[in-house]
Amino acid sequence: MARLPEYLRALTSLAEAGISVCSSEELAAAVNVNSAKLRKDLSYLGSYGTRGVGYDVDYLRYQIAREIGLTQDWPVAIVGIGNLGHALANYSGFGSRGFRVAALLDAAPERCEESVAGIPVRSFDDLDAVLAETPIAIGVIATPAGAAQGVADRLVAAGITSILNFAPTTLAVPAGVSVRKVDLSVELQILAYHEQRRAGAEELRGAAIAAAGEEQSA
Amino acid sequence: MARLPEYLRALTSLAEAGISVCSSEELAAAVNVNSAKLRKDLSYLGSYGTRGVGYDVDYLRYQIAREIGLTQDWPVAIVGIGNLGHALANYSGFGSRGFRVAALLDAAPERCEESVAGIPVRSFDDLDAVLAETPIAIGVIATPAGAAQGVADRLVAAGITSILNFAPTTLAVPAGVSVRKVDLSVELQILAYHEQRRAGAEELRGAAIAAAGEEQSA
DNA sequence: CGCGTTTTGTTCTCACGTTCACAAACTCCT
DNA sequence: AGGAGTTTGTGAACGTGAGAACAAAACGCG
Ligand SMILES: NC(=O)c1ccc[n+]([C@@H]2O[C@H](COP(=O)([O-])OP(=O)(O)OC[C@H]3O[C@@H](n4cnc5c(N)ncnc54)[C@H](O)[C@@H]3O)[C@@H](O)[C@H]2O)c1
Ligand SMILES: NC(=O)c1ccc[n+]([C@@H]2O[C@H](COP(=O)([O-])OP(=O)(O)OC[C@H]3O[C@@H](n4cnc5c(N)ncnc54)[C@H](O)[C@@H]3O)[C@@H](O)[C@H]2O)c1
Repeated sequence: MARLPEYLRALTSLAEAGISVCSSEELAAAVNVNSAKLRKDLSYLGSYGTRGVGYDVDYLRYQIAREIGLTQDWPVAIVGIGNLGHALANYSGFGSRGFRVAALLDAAPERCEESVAGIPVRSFDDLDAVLAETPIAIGVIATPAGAAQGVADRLVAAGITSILNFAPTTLAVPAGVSVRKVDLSVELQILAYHEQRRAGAEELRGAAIAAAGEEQSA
Repeated sequence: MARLPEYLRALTSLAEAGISVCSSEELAAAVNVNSAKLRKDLSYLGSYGTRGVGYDVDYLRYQIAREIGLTQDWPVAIVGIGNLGHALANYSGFGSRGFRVAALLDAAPERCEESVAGIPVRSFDDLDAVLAETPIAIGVIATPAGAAQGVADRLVAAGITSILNFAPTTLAVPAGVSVRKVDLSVELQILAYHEQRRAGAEELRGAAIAAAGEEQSA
């Protein structure tokens, strides 16, 4: 389920606030979901609550982390060290959640001379060599859209089985490879859509009020 | 619907490739969805196809853009010009899709002296003044998680009605305000989950094969 | 020890989104 | 003009996920 990471983060917040036990209602409120849905999600992992009391925050945190697979460290490779790639490489939120930037790759030779956040940028042609040094299962694509499919193909060929794609393209990958995409402009367009509908509704209200006014005056 | 932007992008690709007419099957293949679903989505906007022929790429493109609200320009304000904020401000993909970075805001005074991509960084305290100069409906939050809720509250108070949140927190906003969130670590955790399940399945297969071997040898 | 209170785990129902399947409509060819 | 072939638009079945409601279990207290 895609909600488990949200629960996990909310639980971490609670733990940091010194709270050791919480009810499904409280946790559900923190993630903006229905409490019944939350309980159903958690019961899917097993019975980790005590009736009449609630859930032990630390225990539940561990159980969710185990379910997701965060008890181990996941090395990640970032491909395309441009604007976005730099920001990702510098991002400290990775490490604190069980992910480790294990390699930075770029096709441009001049990029390969620098280091970002203490990690050297290597040539994308050395992909196989890099993966031979450290086994990496997750690849992040931060290249221009035109290069994304080619990069994905090579990552898959090199044995990567999970891809996080920031380029605005839908990637085609063989079965058995997971792809998630993060698309800024799609999100903005969805916001624009709602924004426009709000504006349209306002106009309609305005027109209705105007019409009512006319009616009254007639 | 959240799929319209995907269709739009696929159509733009087709148009750039010089294709002027396409069938629902082709377009559906380009976005990895069922063709019936695509047709139903499109029929929701109206009957913009010709039976036996397909859809006119440019015409459909315009209709979807109109439905989403991309016939107008959407000014966007970015709050928090750190690692991520810089990358966003430098991102050219905004403008080409109907969005314009209209303002950059940050709380740190030293940030406010620089310009990013030709746009001056202003103090977050000047929010109201900035919005008075240009009306902005969409705000992007790229501040640390701890500051996100406070920033969101002030954005809403200043009249922003759509928020794109990059900080790993769930924001509480009044009804009538849209929030979308982009969370890197959630995406990575979902990938890790699938990755782990794959590893688990392999182990199970291995165990089954071992068990079968034992059985045979017994 | 029993009763009331609280909160989980689960069952049931319902609504939504997805998919199949087919009729209507359009083009092209004869 | 008519028929063959294609492709849209949509009605109906299907499956999945969400929410409400309730029974089972734990705790506290008299
Ligand atoms: N910058 C942002 O804020 C932002 C936001 C959303 C989406 N994106 C998307 O992320 C991607 C990267 O954006 P960016 O602003 O960092 O672009 P960029 O041009 O700054 O960086 C792209 C990098 O990829 C490298 N590259 C190009 N082809 C490559 C290949 N075949 N193999 C390996 N590396 C290759 C380039 O050398 C460059 O360093 C784009 O697809 C963009 O649409 C960026
Ligand atoms: N860098 C990444 O690649 C990345 C990826 C995913 C998510 N994020 C998230 O995006 C957010 C920003 O990340 P970052 O790496 O750019 O952090 P950063 O520390 O580099 O930048 C944060 C910026 O926000 C400003 N700021 C702090 N409090 C503020 C306030 N109250 N009002 C206005 N501005 C304020 C700071 O001055 C700073 O410039 C974080 O929440 C992070 O978790 C970052």
